[in-house]
Amino acid sequence: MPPKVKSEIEKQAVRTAIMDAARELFIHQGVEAVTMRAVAQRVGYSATSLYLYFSDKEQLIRAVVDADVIKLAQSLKSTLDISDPLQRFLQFGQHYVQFALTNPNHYRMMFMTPHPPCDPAFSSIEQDNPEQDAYAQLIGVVTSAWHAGVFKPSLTDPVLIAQTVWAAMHGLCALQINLADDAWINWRSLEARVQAMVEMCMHGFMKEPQHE
Amino acid sequence: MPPKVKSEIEKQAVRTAIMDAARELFIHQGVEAVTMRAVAQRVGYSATSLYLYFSDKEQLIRAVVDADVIKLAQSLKSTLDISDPLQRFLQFGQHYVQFALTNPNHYRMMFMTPHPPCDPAFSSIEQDNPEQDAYAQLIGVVTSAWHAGVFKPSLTDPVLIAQTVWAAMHGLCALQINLADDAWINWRSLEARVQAMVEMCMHGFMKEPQHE
DNA sequence: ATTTAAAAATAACAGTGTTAACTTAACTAC
DNA sequence: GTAGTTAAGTTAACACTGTTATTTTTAAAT
Repeated sequence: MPPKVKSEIEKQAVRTAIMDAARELFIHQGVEAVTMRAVAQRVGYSATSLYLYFSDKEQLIRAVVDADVIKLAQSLKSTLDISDPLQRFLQFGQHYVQFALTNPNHYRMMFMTPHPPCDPAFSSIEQDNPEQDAYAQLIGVVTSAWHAGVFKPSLTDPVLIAQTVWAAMHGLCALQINLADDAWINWRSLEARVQAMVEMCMHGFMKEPQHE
Repeated sequence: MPPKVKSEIEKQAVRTAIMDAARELFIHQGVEAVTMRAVAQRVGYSATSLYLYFSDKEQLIRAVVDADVIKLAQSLKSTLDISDPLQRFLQFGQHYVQFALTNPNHYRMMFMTPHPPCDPAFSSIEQDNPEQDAYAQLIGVVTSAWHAGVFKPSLTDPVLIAQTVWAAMHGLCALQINLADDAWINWRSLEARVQAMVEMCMHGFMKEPQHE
């Protein structure tokens, strides 16, 4: 029974209702459980109606993930207030890992799933906006630490430092998310692995071990 | 037209023919392109006949991946002959990265895709057999380097070292495979990132920088 | 020659993303 | 107030997927 003429804000409400339904399935049962029919049922529409709000499934999922990526950026933003550049860097990393491991499905979708390459021009995330772009935040945090003389003098490119540390932390999160239950591997505790990784990064890139 | 009574070795031949067809699609078009019908057509059978040789698609893909994991282990095996423990360790890592980046689809399937957790009891790979089990090789390489006194004395658990270095290298490979074309990120060159990661691992975990 | 059983093919099912066609109801214009 | 327009939604349908049940073909065994 279609009542008509929805205001732009009502349409937005439906859009977010669809996204919320998708997110629910997404978070609790993984992306495979997100079928257009299941989302539609959850939101009380017919499956084909979703196509009035999202051009296809890919865009629906991307919209959900983008929205949560922005949430990640806003969560990380709190660490940007820390005045000491080294502490800011460390806290930033810790928040990142925490996000990844408490939101494994989002993390998987962001960084572990093949997408059509993301075109910043069409993303809902504003690139380089430190409120939204977590990568820009990372570059900023590392660059300011670099300017503060935290890293070994042989390291001259803060972007390269950032990408390397990110890769290391990503590897930790990715293996944990994907292979934590694999009986093949006798994993050391997650805490031990996080600590070891942090220490490797610090001893590897920083001037001197600055933590007791 | 079914000729009858296939010898066990003939059946094995069909099995590997199916796997080869699957691998072809798999490598060149990613796992999404591997449909039972497509594999069947490539091998000249009907789609349902594949089920005479593999109980389902998951097992077919797993068989393909397992076979290539063994190939990885055999490729890595060549590095195990290097007598100097440090050089052995470095070469092992380099071979690993090279495998990952030249076989991105296999690598993605092994380490970046959600599987039902792999039960060693039912795998075609022999666990702890250094001819087949790349993880066992890694543990061995790191442990022998550890016994040779390569690492900082504060590091007392070679398994933890191995898992951490693996995670770091995995992160490098995984980001490269998944996000190399992402316009969001201004990637430094792959070579630079590999070198930076190796240096971070070495300075982070080893007694002294042993490379010029 | 007839039976038997392996090896394969065909038909079919339930489920997927998605498009086309149709319905319903509210707003606009006379 | 009735007719027309069109947004908002639904139902039907298509092409595809993995998979199972049924049926065919064919080589060997009796």
